[in-house]
Amino acid sequence: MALDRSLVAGLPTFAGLSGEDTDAILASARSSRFPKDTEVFSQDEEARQFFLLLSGHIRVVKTTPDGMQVIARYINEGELFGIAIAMGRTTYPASAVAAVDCVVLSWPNAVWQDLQSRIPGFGANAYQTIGARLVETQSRVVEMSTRQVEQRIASAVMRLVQQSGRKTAEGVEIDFPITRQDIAEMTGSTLHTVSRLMSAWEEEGIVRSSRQKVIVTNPHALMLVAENRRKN
Amino acid sequence: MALDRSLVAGLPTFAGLSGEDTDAILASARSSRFPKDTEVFSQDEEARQFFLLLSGHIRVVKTTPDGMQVIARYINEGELFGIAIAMGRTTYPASAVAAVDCVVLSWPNAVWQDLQSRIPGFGANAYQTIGARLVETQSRVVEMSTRQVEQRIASAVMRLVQQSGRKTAEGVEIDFPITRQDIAEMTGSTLHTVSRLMSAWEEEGIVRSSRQKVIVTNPHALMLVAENRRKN
DNA sequence: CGCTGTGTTGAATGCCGTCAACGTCGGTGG
DNA sequence: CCACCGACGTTGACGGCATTCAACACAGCG
Repeated sequence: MALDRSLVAGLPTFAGLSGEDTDAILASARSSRFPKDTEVFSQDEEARQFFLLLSGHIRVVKTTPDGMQVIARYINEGELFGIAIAMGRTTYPASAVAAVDCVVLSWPNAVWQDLQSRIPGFGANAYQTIGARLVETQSRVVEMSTRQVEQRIASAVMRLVQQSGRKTAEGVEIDFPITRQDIAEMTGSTLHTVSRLMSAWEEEGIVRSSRQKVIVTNPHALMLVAENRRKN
Repeated sequence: MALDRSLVAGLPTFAGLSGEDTDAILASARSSRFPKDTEVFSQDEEARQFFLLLSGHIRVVKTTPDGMQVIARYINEGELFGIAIAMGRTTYPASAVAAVDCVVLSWPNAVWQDLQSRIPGFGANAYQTIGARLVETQSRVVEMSTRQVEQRIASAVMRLVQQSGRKTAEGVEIDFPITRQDIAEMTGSTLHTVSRLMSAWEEEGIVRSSRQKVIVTNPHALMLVAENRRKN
């Protein structure tokens, strides 16, 4: 059964493509569902396909030889991921885990060359994605080198609400389940420190949080924390 | 005066290209000298060209708004750098400073499309370079999240001697001047901590160092330090 | 021959990780 | 339905690693 082009209408990856081009791309794609907490692909596994997230949220995780985990990033709807092929790699450098139930398009690597040459915007978009992630990862290194834990955690939460926020009555909520441990793994910290700081922020009325849920009620104040310019 | 193709013979970027292709690439290139401590390009400057390092060593540095510096990487001979164009960026995300006297090839961004389409291997090489740097930067994040300072500094020194080492009578020497401050800025540490640890390593016979010079006399032992498996 | 950049080392401070104990929520199975 | 259990979260106490502060040494250079 052919995939309908309305699935991907409005996604930046497909912006400016004709209907026929879009159909051509979709013709070689496969759509799959990944229930919450299942792996789309696994670290060090041979890369045979690349992916586009249609709906849901995906957590990209690196595991060290001694079992520690670091969250490299979260993938949002409409983003390419697992594009090892575009980096000339033969294995995935990290694992991808569905943070919620997800719908994913996938293509076999074999069609990469074809898509890229036949649809000019497609390759460009992929390379721009990689470039953006490099820049973003570099600034994470800068942040870890120069800012202390509270500022890093505040920045991470700010980034999450900006990229994956959902407006609610009380503020902006991160719209997938996220634990203290997850935030610790994004910031090079521990769940204890995250818990302590978020409790303090709750005292100050900056956030409201409960089990696997974070709502930022005062983004401006959180921004000040991230910049280490809080008054008290 | 045309550039001679012998300049770039043997560089991976030009591997597998015919003599004519190589000449075509060189026809639009310009060669420049950058004395030690001069900037090839500057952070946030509009990106008008991309570069290839013919000889020397280049330090890529990011500066934060409050003036702190982080060394993103060192560029070695034969590597592309400043390839903002390949990432769809319009500014350079960092500054590039000659660590020693350097010779650099540069191309105006305008020829990028042409080079890429006319010489298939060229674009692929650039994208692979970016992919490799993304993977490398990711593992730096993992390292900063999971290892402590001594291990990070040991890893950084190991990487420097592997990528830019020169064999000497006493061991492998990093073949450009590097200060304690530089190593601190590569590892998210301070010159004090670096100095203390390197003094300790010198006691143990792992390294020999003097002003802006580092020689690793016992790489195996340094590797053990990096992995936190030292005996004593 | 003083000045600046680099390197060393001691002492004190403090951030944040580690250890420990307990509380709470939600799902599950008897 | 309710008791149990595992995952998640909170909080206090403690300690250690690494930064910060300070002082000095040394080299190269104008």
